[in-house]
Amino acid sequence: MARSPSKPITEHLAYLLAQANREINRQLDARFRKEGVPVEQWRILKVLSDGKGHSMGELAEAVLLNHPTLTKMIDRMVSDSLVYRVQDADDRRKVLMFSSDRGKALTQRLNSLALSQEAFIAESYGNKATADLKRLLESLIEKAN
Amino acid sequence: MARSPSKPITEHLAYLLAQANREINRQLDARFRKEGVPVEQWRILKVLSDGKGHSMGELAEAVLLNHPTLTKMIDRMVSDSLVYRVQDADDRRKVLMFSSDRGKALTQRLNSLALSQEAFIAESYGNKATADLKRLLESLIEKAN
DNA sequence: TGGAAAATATTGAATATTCAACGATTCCGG
DNA sequence: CCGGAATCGTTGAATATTCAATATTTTCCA
Repeated sequence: MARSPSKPITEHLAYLLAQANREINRQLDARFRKEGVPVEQWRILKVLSDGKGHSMGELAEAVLLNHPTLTKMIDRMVSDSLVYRVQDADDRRKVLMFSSDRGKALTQRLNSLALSQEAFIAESYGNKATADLKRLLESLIEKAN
Repeated sequence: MARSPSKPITEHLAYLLAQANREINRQLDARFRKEGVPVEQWRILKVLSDGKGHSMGELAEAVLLNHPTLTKMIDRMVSDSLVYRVQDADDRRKVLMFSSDRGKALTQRLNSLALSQEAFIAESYGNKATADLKRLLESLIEKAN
């Protein structure tokens, strides 16, 4: 008896997520191209835009990067004068990250590029579908933790 | 007048997708750990499991990898005797990839690990939510292309 | 309080990915 | 049918990421 064919890769949730993620990221990257900034740096800048200092660990968690990768990306951003390090006085193991003025200005430009992308998506995809998708993703993430 | 705070990163579709993708992939990777195979190799093996030869370009598209990355991953898989190359007789620029017997056996073990993960997700997340999410992702991907 | 254990961030080596350039083959207009 | 342009896959160099090990500081408990 022949084995029944297994479910195609395109029907797996993990694959659909990877595919959607890749496509959306690619589009966002294309918009960020003219600023020469990868999506991860936008996330970092955005988290830092509250003006409060954020530790490396906190940042790594928030921007979905592991510690060594973040350290090296921050090194580059420091070279570009987008962010700076301050040792935490209360816990000297920690380093607090802050956005520079240059970083803040860049953040605003990136934010508007990102918003325009979201608008573009919502337009072709529909507001309801977008909202539903976001809600489902939030709930999946919550369940997965 | 103070600038109104911009939308937090956690409310962006691109971020939610990245977060969900990372989490699901991490879980899948954990299950694949004992076979020592990254998720990408499972995708490759799965696509090749139809027994037909697939060109590198076709594969790269299907498994969401760009050409040079795929070439090098295939090199490793050839070393591990999971797949093999055959030059396409009809178009000698092309290389057709096939899964070896060893590759096929591994594919089946990986498939069942993947299915068990899907079952696990559907259990805590709900069948309806899972189906809705898949449908929305498919539709997003379609619109994005 | 002393010192082992935990938490935090960085480093260096190993590994993987990406970008640009290349070689081989096929396609196609004239 | 010839020759330039396009397609396909690979390679090497540059870049980025990851893993394991390290240094520093703090926590905690015996």
